[in-house]
This record gives sequence, structure tokens and C-alpha cells, in this order.
Amino acid sequence: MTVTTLTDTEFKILDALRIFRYLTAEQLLRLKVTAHASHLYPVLRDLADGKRPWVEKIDHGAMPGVGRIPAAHYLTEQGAKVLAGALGLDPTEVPYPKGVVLVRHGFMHRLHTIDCEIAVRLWAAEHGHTVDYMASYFDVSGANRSKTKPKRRALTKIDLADGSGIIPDSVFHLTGSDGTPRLFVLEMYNQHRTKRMSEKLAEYRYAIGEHAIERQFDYPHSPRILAVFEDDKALELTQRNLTQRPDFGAHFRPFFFFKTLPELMADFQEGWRGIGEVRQTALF
DNA sequence: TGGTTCGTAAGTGTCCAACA
DNA sequence: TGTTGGACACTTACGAACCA
Repeated sequence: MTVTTLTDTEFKILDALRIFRYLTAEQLLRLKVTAHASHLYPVLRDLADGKRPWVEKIDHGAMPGVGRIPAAHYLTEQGAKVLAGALGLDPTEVPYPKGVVLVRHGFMHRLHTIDCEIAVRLWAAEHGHTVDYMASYFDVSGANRSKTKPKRRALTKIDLADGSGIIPDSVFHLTGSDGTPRLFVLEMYNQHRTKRMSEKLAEYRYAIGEHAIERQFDYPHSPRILAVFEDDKALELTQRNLTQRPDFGAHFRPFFFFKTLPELMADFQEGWRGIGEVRQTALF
């Protein structure tokens, strides 16, 4: 039997990758796996070298007007096994990405979805809330070509009565310090046309009408649908588009909460905007 | 005492757009 | 067509603190 010794930083990095699946160096620093980049980079390099390939990374180079795109790190099969040993878990209990192929645009969207997840988890830890469940659109079960497993399916998918479905970017369930459970559905928009954004949000009126979200995630109350935007301009255009839609009645509006990503990263609970409202409100 | 981590500062690498 | 600059991420060097 091989005994593997992990330093505290190495363990924190592997465990953070278990929870968040893909992380940039900046996100790892935000999660406080170590205090400074000058220590983080050598540790990451050591974890990814030939002797201990427990972590791999995807490098996308640079983007015009944006600069260099950060590399995304993820657990390898060996890394998942080592972490399972350190946590006293069976290796099958530590997931790791398989068949990793990410285009740049998809990568930025995934990066921002993970930013939302980090913001929610850090806020929950700081405010005594428990994260009971959290999944993103890239978390899937099953396999399309398998004869034994069910078909591939996003864990966040909401089935609708007509056989179609909606795949939110993220779904999570929190329990407050007073024991109150709350379910949230999150949509993260970046670099899309705002018309496409409002169309995706308008699809939720079917899920609301059928109580499909409550049914799918076994939640007895109304869920909160969070729409997070890269900037104010996209947020305001989407708000305006939804208020002008004749098929999007006023009774749908209380379900929706709007915010920009920087605002979400600063505070998860406060400062949300409703559809057609300037006044900011708390989520609960 | 040695391994690990922290902190500062400066330099390098990558890609694209603009320009001569 | 080659050069330059922008906008970043990433790397390296070095000294110091911490801790078992």
C-alpha cells in the first residue's frame, strides 16, 4: 500500500477542485487555499508535473480586449484517488471531469457560473447557512452510449409536461441558521444577445405555471430564480425586454431577481432588483 | 534545523488589434 | 508584412516568518 503525504495547501487545492470541478488560480486564491500567488503557482505546477499528475489545466491563451484568459485546473483520475485516500472515501465518491473539451466562449460562461457558486458557498459559510445541494449545468449523470447506464442528463434539468425541459446554469438548496430551507435557480449570462437572455428567462413561465421546479427538486415552496449578468447594461436591457413581452404577465415577476456578477460576489443576499423595479431588495 | 508558507517586486509569455 | 502596444496571466527571485 502506498501512503501519500499531502501538504495543507495541496490538500486544499485538491479538495477545492473536488467541490468546484474547474478553478483558475485567481479563484483558488479567493477560496484561500493559500494566501499568495507566488506560493500557489509552484504548488500547482508540482501537482501537475510528470511525477504527480494529480491536476491538469486547460490553457486558452489570450482574448482581444480581455487579455490572457486564466487556465482552468481540474482533478485527474489519479488526483481523485489520492484525495479519496486523504478524505477516507471510496475513489468512486470523488468525481473528476472526464473527456474535458472546452471552447473559449463556453469556458468563460463556466468560469462565471463557478464564480457564482464560490460567492454562494463563501456567503453561506460566513452567515451560518448550510449548502444542502448545489449542481451546475455541466454536472451530468448517465452516458449516451452506455447499454447499462441511463441517458446522459444534466443534474439541473427541469422536466416540463410537454416532454421538453429547461437546464438552469445552477440549482442550489440552502438551509438558514433558523432551519428555513430555500431553493434557488440561477441563470448566468455573458456575451449573449440580451434578446436571447430574456427568451431563456421567459421559458421559466412554463416551469412556474406547472410547479415543475418544486416537483423536480422536491421543494414545497416557490423557488427564487436568479439572473446574473456581466454588466448593468445587459441587465437593464433584459429587464426592459421582459416588461415589454405580452406573454410575460406581472404575476411571474415576483419569482425573478436580477444582479450583476460583481454585485453577487460582494453580497449574495442583499441588493437584488426585480423586473421593472429600480429599488433594490433582499432575497429573503 | 529544515520544510512550508508568506509577501514584495519585477520580469516573462501569450494573443490580438492597430499602425506604419 | 512586420512591429508595437495593450491587457492580462503567470513566473521567478529573494528574504522572512512560522512551526514541528
